[in-house]
Amino acid sequence: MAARQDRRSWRDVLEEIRNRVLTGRYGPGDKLPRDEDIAAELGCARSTVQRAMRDLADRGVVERRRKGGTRVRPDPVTRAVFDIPVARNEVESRGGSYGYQLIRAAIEETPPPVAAALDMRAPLPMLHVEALHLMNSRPFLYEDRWVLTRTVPEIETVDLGVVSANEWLLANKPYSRCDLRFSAETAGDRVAAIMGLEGGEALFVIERTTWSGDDPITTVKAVYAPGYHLRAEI
Amino acid sequence: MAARQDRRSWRDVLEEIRNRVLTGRYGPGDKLPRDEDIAAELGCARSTVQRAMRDLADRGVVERRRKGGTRVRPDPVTRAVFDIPVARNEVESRGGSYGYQLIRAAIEETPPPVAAALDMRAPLPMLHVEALHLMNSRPFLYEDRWVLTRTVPEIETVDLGVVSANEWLLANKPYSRCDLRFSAETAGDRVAAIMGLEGGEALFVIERTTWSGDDPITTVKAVYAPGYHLRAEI
DNA sequence: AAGTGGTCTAGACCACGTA
DNA sequence: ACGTGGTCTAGACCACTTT
Repeated sequence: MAARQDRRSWRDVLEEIRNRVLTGRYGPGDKLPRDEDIAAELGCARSTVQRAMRDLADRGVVERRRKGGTRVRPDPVTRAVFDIPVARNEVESRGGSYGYQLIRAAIEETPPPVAAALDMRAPLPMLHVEALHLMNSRPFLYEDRWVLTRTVPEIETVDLGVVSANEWLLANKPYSRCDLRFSAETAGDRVAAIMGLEGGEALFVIERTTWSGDDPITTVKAVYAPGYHLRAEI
Repeated sequence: MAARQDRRSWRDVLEEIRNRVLTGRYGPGDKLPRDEDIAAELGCARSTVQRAMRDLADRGVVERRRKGGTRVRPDPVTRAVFDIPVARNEVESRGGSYGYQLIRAAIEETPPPVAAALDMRAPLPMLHVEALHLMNSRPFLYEDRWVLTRTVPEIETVDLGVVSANEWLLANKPYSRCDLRFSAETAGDRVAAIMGLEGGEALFVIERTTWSGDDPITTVKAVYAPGYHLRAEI
C-alpha cells in the first residue's frame, strides 16, 4: 500500500529496491523491470531511478548492462572501501612523530618476479629502493621498492635520503592503473633485523604495483610493524 | 587553449579537473571555483560538472560541502574497493570444491572483548559458533563467531551443521552497518590444531562486526589459511 | 542571510550488446 | 535491428553550513 509520498528521492528508490532484493521479491540473478517502468511505478523521473540504480550497482547489489537490463547480482559480496594513506600522514594522524630512513638505493637488473608483477617481458635496469618509515623513532613500515627508470628517469636525480620514493612518485608521476594485494607474511631474518624484531612475527603486507598507461612505474612491498590493522566501515 | 570540443562529457570534466590537481594548478587544500563557473568555463551544464565532481569526491580527490565549496583533499590517499566474497563462492570461483564443518555452537555469556566490538554495555547470552570452511577438503577459512540471539532469535532454530552462520545471516538478517578490520596474526595452538598447521604461521585475518540499526548482530573473526591474499585493482 | 552543493524533472539523443 | 541503460541539458527548488 505505497501511499503517495511528498516526493520520491533517489534514496527512497534505493531503499525500496534493496528491500525487494532482501525480501526475495527480486531474487539472485533475477531481472528487474526497466528503469522507466520502475520510475512509473514509484512515481518519479527515470533519472531518479538511474541515480539509485547506479548506487546499487556501485555497491555490488545489482549488475546493469545496456540492452541486457538490470539483474540482481547472483553472488552477494561485502564491498568495502579502504583508504591507504601515505605513511607520513598515517603516523601523524595518529599523533605520532614521523621519521624516514633510506636503507639502500641502487640500480639493478629486474628480477623475474618483479618483471612478472609489472607485466614486463624483458628485464631492464631498475632502481631498487629499501626504506624504513618510523613512528616516534620506532619502525612503522618497511618498504622494498622497484622503480622502472625508463618510465621515470627523473627519479635518478632525486635524493631519496630526504624524500621518500613514495611521496616523490605520488607528487610527480601519477598512475593510471594500480594493482593492490593484501596478505600476511612471517618476518624473515632480513626484515626482522631491519625492523628490530625477533623474527617469526606475523606481519601485514600491502603490495602495490602501478602503471602509467601501459608503462610500468613501480612495484612496492610495504611491510607493517606487528599489530598493524586496516579499518573500513560500510 | 581549450578549443570547443564536439561535446563535453563528465569524464572529460573529471580528467580536466584531475589534471589541474596533478599539475598543481589546484594544490592540496585549495578551493575550486563553483560548479557553475566551471561549467561555464568548460562549456557544459552544471549537472555535468556535478557528475564529475561527485566521482572525484568518491575517489577521495576532492571534498565538497554545501556553502563551503569544493576543495582539493589535503592528504592524498589511495582508495581501493575490495569485494569480500562468501567462502563458498570464493572457493568455487577458484575452481575448488567447497566443504563446511561445524566445530562448535553453544550459548555463552558475552566475553568483554566481544561486547566492546559490538558496542554492548551489558553482557548478554550469545551464540558462539566455530566453523571451518574447506577447499578441496583442506582447511581454507576458520571462523570464530558470536551472534547476539536477542537480535536474531531465529538463529537458535537453525541447524548450523548444515548451513553456515554466515550464509544464513546474509540471507535472513541484513545489516545496516558493518565494521571491517584487516590484520595479520600468528597461528596459535588452537587455530593451528583446527587448521592442521604447525603453529607460528602468519595468517591473514578479517574481523567483521555488523549491526541492524543500533542492534548488534554478530562479530566474526575469519582466519584464512597460509598464502591467502586479497586483491583489488584501481 | 546568503552562498554553494544536492536533488529532481522532462525530454532528447547516444552507445552498447543482445537477440 | 532494436531495446535498454548512459549521458546531457536547462531550469527549478531544496538543504546544509558558513558568514
